[in-house]
Amino acid sequence: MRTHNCGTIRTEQIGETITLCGWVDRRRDLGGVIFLHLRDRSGSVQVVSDPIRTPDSYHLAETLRSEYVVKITGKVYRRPEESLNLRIPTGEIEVYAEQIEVLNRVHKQLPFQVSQSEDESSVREDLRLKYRYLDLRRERMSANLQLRHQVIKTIRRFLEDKFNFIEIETPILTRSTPEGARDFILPSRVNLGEWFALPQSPQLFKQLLMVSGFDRYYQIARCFRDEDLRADRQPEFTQLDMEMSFMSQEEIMNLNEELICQIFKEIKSVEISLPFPRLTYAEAMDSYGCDKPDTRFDLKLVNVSDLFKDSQFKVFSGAIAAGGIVKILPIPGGNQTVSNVRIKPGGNLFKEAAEAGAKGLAYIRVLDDNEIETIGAIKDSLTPESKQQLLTLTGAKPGDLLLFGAGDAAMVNKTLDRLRLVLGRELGLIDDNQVNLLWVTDFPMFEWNADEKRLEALHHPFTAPHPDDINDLTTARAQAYDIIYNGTEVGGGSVRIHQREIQEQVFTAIGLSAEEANDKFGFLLEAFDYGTPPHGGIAYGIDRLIMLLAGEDSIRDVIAFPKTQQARCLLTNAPASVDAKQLKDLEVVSTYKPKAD
RNA sequence: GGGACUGUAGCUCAGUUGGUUAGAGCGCGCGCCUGUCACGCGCGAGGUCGCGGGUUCGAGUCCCGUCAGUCCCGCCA
Repeated sequence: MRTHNCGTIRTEQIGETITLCGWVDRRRDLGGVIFLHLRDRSGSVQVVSDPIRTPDSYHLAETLRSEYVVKITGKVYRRPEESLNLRIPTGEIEVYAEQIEVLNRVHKQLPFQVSQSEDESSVREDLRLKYRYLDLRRERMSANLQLRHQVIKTIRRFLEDKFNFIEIETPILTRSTPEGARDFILPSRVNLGEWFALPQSPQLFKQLLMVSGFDRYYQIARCFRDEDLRADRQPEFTQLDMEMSFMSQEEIMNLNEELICQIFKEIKSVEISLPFPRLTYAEAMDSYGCDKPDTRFDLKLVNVSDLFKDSQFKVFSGAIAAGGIVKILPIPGGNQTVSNVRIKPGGNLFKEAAEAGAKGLAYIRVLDDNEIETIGAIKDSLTPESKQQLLTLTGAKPGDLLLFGAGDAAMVNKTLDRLRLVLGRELGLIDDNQVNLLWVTDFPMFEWNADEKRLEALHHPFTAPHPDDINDLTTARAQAYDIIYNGTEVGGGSVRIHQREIQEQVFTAIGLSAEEANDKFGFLLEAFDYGTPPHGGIAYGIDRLIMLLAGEDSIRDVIAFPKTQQARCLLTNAPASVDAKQLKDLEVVSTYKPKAD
């Protein structure tokens, strides 16, 4: 039907007669000459019609409206010198419309303008989602989905051509996994009373593929978790899932660094130097208070517990006595940039701290001549020596502000991490153009779940412990690694357990009885008996990665048909009720009672 | 499960301490206009103010409830 795509026409096509198909992006009828912008997913191009040069098309051109689907045949001309538009890629040429064929019309008023003006005001997202097929015609969304395709294409080429990976599909209908997120479950008609679950990840299948000898596997895998939604969380999402046999943690990380480099090179034309910086989990928590630090800016936390363990100031010494810590977030120049109002109750920084669980937000302002300004109780508790030590430890200079966190370590870290990010953003310390990638390694195997009074796998229970820590699993480090891009976790993986005894010990550690372990993971344990190679892998949140590459704030903007925060599809109105017969066939009865009016 | 914000014309928004007939820009329709590119100019149509209830002489505005959307907390191995 067509010979070219609209957005690709350049001066090279001048003189050619071409046929284009697409949508009328805009029509400008000047009375005697009509300009159209014809759009397809490649972009748009200007089409001209007037009664003298293109008499056959002129009258039809007058009837065209926005979003009509048309086929246009005509010759490509260079635009007159005074009409060049160098702001668009096709701005040096235009097409004289010798023939126009209307392939389809718009019969109703559009719910919103598809064509975007430069100072585009944003259309409500619920409307965009209801008419997603129109929203996706728009340049921004179209570009995002095309970027998504480019990223996935780059991944496929790299893994397949350079490292001999093969893609294998794993089941969508599988069994419910006990740990982790809530599963989506589906009744089985053939096996009445029994239920499938949608996979939260292909984890177990990819490990079994290693047992099968597919030593380099990957999959662009859809995953499902029935949890509440966020800007960066959807109930179904896409993972780049990889697993490799006969590779050490170091080798896996190296390969993945190359992969990420390739993506940034192809997509952003950015060369990233190798290797990526690495932080251990302990270092990350110590210096940044979180396991996915944004290291684009240099603010670091300082642990001052030793200095205050015998302090007269009971808030600090008491916290330490109770097994907690005292840490400081130093803000260079903070005396100028951060007012007391914001730190004190009612201020936004205080609120931020309180939301993280802090009882208060102590601070010290460093003045000239090593004088300090703070509340009396802290000032009185500091000897000249301890004051000097404090300044030395934190590297504080006159004009700097020191913000304190005191209490149990988790809360202190959470508090100061939040303050660090808020202030980093507000004080303009973050260069948005910077690409900052790093690994966080050596995560602990387990963390204590106080509610259930048991250890929980921090990563997942198939993660191998560090060989040096094998004698006490409860405090062991894991051979796990996360990849952090500008403060967001975009991928995480581990070397896996490939020996039955160790897997059984880990199940025991997280409180699974031998019976439960056998019931739920017996097939994996048994597979380990039949010659399982050492293996490991990683999974990337593809939606998140692409969101960041696209500069978007929500993964909905890089997913063609996302759900709303209430987990609904506004386009299809899913989820919806089903026929009584469908339920009867499944022997399923809903006990749900809608709230009475 | 909890907190915050939003909902007025097809779209994006304004709407004062509650007070006459609810406005603007864009879009849409009609007319004029031969080099525009967010074309311009003129005329016009278009509103259950999310929905329900309450207070009031009077509610877009105040109160209660409810629905929808967004952000966050919990949750997300």
